[in-house]
Amino acid sequence: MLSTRRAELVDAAVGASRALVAITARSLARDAGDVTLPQYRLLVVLVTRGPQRLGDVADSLDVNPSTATRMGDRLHRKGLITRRGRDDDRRVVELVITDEGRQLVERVMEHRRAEITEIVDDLSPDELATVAQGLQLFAAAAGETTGELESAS
Amino acid sequence: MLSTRRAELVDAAVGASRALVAITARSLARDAGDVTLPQYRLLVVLVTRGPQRLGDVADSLDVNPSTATRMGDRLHRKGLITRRGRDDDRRVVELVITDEGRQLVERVMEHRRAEITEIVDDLSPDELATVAQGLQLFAAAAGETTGELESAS
DNA sequence: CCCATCAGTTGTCCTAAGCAAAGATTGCCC
DNA sequence: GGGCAATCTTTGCTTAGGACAACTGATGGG
Repeated sequence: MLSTRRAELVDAAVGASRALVAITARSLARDAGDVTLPQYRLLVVLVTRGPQRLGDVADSLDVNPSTATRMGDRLHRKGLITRRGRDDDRRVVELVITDEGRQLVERVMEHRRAEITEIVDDLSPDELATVAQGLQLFAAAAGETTGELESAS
Repeated sequence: MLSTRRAELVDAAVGASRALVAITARSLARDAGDVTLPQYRLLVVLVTRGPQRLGDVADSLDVNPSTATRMGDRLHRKGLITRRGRDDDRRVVELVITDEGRQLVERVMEHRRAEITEIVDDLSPDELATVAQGLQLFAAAAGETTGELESAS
């Protein structure tokens, strides 16, 4: 009974999640050419939090610093970020998004927004409210239970 | 106004999706040792659809056959699947999950179910119904819309 | 019987990601 | 002020995922 409802919820959640990942992947493929999903996530961190030291980026993405270094290399090669040292502590390297990088993120977000809009356009106002409330409730509950992790993508 | 609501919905959807991915990753790390997420997805395909020819598995996962071949190699090394030829067409290779593989998937699913249960335990029955409906509505709407897009293009 | 086609595998390339060790810099303590 | 530990980043090494192309074997239609 209740377990049946829970199983349905799990299925629905997995389905919703899969749909979103697919949307993001499509937006990325269409707007970002050769930028991969992890690289895009790095760019989103820089857009939402401003210039960041490499270690903080690694923490945000929950990856090893070495991984962040090399992802930075590739994004730098593509002209989407720059690196700069800091005078008050010359150990640190800050990653800064370029105009080109920012525009890329904006294109992808705009496209994703459009796709989601298209999806929910077919819903009635009541249904739309239900979807929004349901997703918000779930995200909030998950955030509290698991203890507030980081953002980006 | 309405765009604000849509933006909130996008954020909520992204948050919910992130929470789910994190849950799956945790369940995998706890119960599946050295099995990666793509490998786990392959096992799930075999559990839900039974023995499959390699090409069909590749299609299900949306990867190149060569990728499926090598993922199969690794899962075989770990004793989680077996491969068998077929007499009526000796070109095809079928992947079959082993008891060990099946048990692994069951452990992960059980654990994921438990985590989601824990999350929604704090919700009232009304809220739980809202979450389930919202997720289902969204997943269904996404499925229809993307289906149309694919057939249209 | 031959040849086009199909199914999988193998070789090669790139990205992602982790760990460990090395380098460089800083801060602190004596 | 000199040495030393801690901090930040990079580099080397390994495994895995993923794509594409070339190749091998098997099938099946002319």
